[in-house]
Amino acid sequence: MASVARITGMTIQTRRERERAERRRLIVTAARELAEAEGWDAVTTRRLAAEIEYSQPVLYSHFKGKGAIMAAVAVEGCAELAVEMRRAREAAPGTRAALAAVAETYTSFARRRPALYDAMFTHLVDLPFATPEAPAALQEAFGQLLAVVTPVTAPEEEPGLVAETFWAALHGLATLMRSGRLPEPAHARRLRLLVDRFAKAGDE
Amino acid sequence: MASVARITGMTIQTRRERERAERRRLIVTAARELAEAEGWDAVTTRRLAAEIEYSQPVLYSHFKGKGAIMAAVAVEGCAELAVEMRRAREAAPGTRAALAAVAETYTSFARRRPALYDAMFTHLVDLPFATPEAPAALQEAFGQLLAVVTPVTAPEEEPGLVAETFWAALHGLATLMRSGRLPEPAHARRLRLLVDRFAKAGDE
DNA sequence: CTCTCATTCCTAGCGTTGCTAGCAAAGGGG
DNA sequence: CCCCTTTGCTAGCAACGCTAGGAATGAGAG
Repeated sequence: MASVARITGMTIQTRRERERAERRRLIVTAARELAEAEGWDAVTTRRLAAEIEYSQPVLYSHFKGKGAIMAAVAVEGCAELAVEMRRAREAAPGTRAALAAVAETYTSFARRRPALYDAMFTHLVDLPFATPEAPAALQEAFGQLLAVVTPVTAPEEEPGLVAETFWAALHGLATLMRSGRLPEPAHARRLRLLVDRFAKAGDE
Repeated sequence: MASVARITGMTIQTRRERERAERRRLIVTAARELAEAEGWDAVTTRRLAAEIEYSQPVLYSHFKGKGAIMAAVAVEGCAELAVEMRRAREAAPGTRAALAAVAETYTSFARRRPALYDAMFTHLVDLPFATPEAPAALQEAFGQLLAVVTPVTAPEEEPGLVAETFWAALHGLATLMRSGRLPEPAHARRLRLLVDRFAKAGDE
């Protein structure tokens, strides 16, 4: 006769899989917190292993390597950025305001969560980007840029290209500023200037 | 009586200084060539020492560390980028053409010399950037952006900020494309789009 | 309850990195 | 000719990402 466990799916197998999933989350969360607190240089496999109170090889039974862990953190970051941008866009009163709000949200995110941002967009992590296989969170984030940019796209332009170009500009501002190559104080003015250039068909 | 060497300045001291300067150049050149050929990951201190046919510690008698060597290479790269951009700007027939030509030159440089570009603008090298102490080559490069952007600056805008923002956009395009986050084929159209957005006061 | 076997997880170590201490050799100055 | 400074080497340190191989754990069979 089939046991209750078998009926409800609470077999030993499922318990182990659940524990594995939990530990995987533990790794990703620890990596993220450590990175946000002390930067990615501090996220060594030894340090991370100590943080989760397991030995190093455990990491490699969950991820192919450090890069894969960073990629997992990056996906989390994408989801959060997408949420923040959506909120900013939907709260904005008009087309131009939405463009400005999303731009501000994006660069603010990069500044508030530098480690997260680096994992997502500057470090070399093997994440599929410009393909259908890209993570849903990433596509969602890009979707927000697309939504906010479509109203200011000229008839002869393609919204996708405008979104990509706008994204690139925001990314450039964020990274150059964070590496000290652009002076911080003028950031707001640069951002306003960029929005001006892209919101030529703004309704407000 | 003072020797000929003393009069002409060809003392032992100067010979040594000359030899030191030559070896410094040798290091920088070797680092650059190695980086351009196999990427910065291949530029280890051991490999570089073997390349110049000296031992590792010699490197540290010339530079504070690997970062300082990269910084030296970066300065070289700035000089070359500045030359290329100046040439493009001066050969362009009009304001808008100059803007487009410099933009094309910039992103083309980033694609043709990825290692050089990384040392200049993506890697963390301790180079003074937005200060008067910035290397002359760097200021010259930025000057080209400034020159090409000034004619399309609105009266209420500051050319410096426009140049910085335009630079950031180009940088974003270059880095996101090179890391596979933006699809390459559409690059020309994105560049054209960006130039459109910045050349609103173009004379042609 | 006990034996068996598969899975889990740790200790130990490999090869590499940037960087440095300390000694040997070279070479100009008295 | 000898001293002594300068130069550049050998050897090694601590830390990195990653992996092999064995010990311990725990589920299933008799």
